[in-house]
Amino acid sequence: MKADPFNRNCGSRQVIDRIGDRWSVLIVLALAHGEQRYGELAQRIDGVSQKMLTQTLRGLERDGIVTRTVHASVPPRVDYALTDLGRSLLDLVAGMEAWATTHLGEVEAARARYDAR
Amino acid sequence: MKADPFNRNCGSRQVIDRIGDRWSVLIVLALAHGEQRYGELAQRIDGVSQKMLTQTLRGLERDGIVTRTVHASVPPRVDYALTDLGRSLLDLVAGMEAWATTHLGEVEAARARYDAR
DNA sequence: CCGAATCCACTAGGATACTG
DNA sequence: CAGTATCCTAGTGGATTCGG
Repeated sequence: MKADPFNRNCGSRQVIDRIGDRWSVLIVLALAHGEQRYGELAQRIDGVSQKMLTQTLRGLERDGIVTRTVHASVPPRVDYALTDLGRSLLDLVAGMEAWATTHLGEVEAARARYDAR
Repeated sequence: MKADPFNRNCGSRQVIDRIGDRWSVLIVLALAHGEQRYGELAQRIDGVSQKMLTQTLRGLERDGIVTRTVHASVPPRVDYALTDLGRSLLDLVAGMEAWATTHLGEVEAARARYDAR
């Protein structure tokens, strides 16, 4: 049976939700250049709450997109990194960022026109 | 000033939310091959409610990604189509669908492993 | 330092009924 | 046909507190 996101029962819908999710996108982008500590992610991704960061990281780990490595040290240290599957997502996520930044002006202009009617 | 999705106040975050949204992705995909009527979209996109379909279409129209054309006929007829901006999104959205469908198996396997621990 | 747990406001999103 | 209006529930997501 072929995967079909137009079918409501197809798991590909959940996958689209995950990879389109705001925090997922930013986390994958932040991990593009190598592993990062939890605190580094929290700092770099402005505005993310502890809860959403942890929750999203767990989801990404569950889906096999990131790895979580705990170093038994004091103070504790936890590193996150992309898996092979996660790296296969990089082009796509970078594409989303690129589209968003390059077309931001057009979108804002369109909104202004729409709201002015 | 350069657009930076890592900054919480940057509008590019909203743009990522829009283009990553489940219903937005499916609508843009459905419009890939030309304009469609409201009812055609509702039928093709399995599981979407009237509310979410209308709401998402309005958002896409506001952001300049789709056009809405009302034909003054009885019964009424409303066509939706991609704008140039919307078409510039096609590669990206098709990429999301492709990634989701081709890696669905890996994601599900990763989930099964994770949940079995 | 890296979270887990709890509380809470808010909204996303579905079901249903109605209208031009 | 293509919406709009209303109600309702489940979940999102922030703030705060606690723990290993």
